Amino acid sequence: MALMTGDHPHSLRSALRHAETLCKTRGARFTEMRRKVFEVLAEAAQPIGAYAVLDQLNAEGARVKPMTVYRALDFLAEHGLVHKLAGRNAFVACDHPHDDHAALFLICGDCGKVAELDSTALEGALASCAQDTGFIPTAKVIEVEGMCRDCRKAAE
Amino acid sequence: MALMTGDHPHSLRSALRHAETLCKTRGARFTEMRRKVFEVLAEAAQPIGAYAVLDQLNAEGARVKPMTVYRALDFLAEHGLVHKLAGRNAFVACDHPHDDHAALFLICGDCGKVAELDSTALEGALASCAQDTGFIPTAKVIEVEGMCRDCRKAAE
DNA sequence: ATCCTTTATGTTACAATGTCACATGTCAAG
DNA sequence: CTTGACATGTGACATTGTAACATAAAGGAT
Repeated sequence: MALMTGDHPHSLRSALRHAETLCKTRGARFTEMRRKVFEVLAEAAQPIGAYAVLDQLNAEGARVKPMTVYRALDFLAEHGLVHKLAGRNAFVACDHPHDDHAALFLICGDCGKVAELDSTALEGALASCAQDTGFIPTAKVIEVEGMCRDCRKAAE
Repeated sequence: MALMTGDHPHSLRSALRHAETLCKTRGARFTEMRRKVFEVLAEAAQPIGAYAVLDQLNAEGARVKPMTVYRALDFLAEHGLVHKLAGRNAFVACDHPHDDHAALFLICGDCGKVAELDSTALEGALASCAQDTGFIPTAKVIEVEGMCRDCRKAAE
């Protein structure tokens, strides 16, 4: 588990470092805009939508437009620095490399918090399904909706 | 594998029968509108979006509005008669019951076709991940993007 | 340094997707 | 036949995402 959401300044700095070095080794440019967008996501307590990122940026006087944010998000997603949660039209920052293994997101419908897991068992099951059908997976992001432990306890 | 997409009239009829009886046993109403929406999906060769369903319905002179379609889709999804593919804002019909096991969709980014699998191994891995974290899954729809066998061969 | 190519961002206008709130209709139990 | 619950109609609107073209900034070659 290497979830960014809700983490503290220290891990923000380390996430930024990680992002920078990763981009450098790939010859990709970790520009100011991309850094800002990544920061907003990394500081968020939950997955947030593109327009929420936009609002955060513009809260400080900027006049950023949607396209700009989407471009930054696309870039970050391509490099595995953020994940897109299709089920919520939202994004989460992630500071550990998913070189080639699947990420599993447990999304709480109550509180909106998201836990990110890596499961080799899941990865294996998925790979075998794919192999059976000659399918070559690219983006392996698994999203499961449900209720987290805290909300379940609170609901009792 | 019990994918509806691309299937023929026979399976459309059987799917409709299945939907009817399922609704009856649950005391839910399989209304005209819901049946039409379900038919459009069941006849489609691929997952299609809500507005595509809308256009199909209106092509025959109707004046259906988005809300109506979304309501029907919500109903059908609640009862497991269709699945929502969040990654594509699209829906697919499904004629077999997922009483309580996860559905895996392999979505080809090239041709747009979707294969639906059931994997007990995947289900098990998922359940164990969830249990570890005290998470109770509700909607267990797993979507994986990639390239299908046919497109892979064609690309060689 | 200067030009030049590539890449990134700004900007406008729009397309596509999804929802609210309230009116109306329909079905079935009592 | 009335009533209450459920389903649909309707218009306006909110949210999310993109196309197309202009400008700017970074990095290499000469």
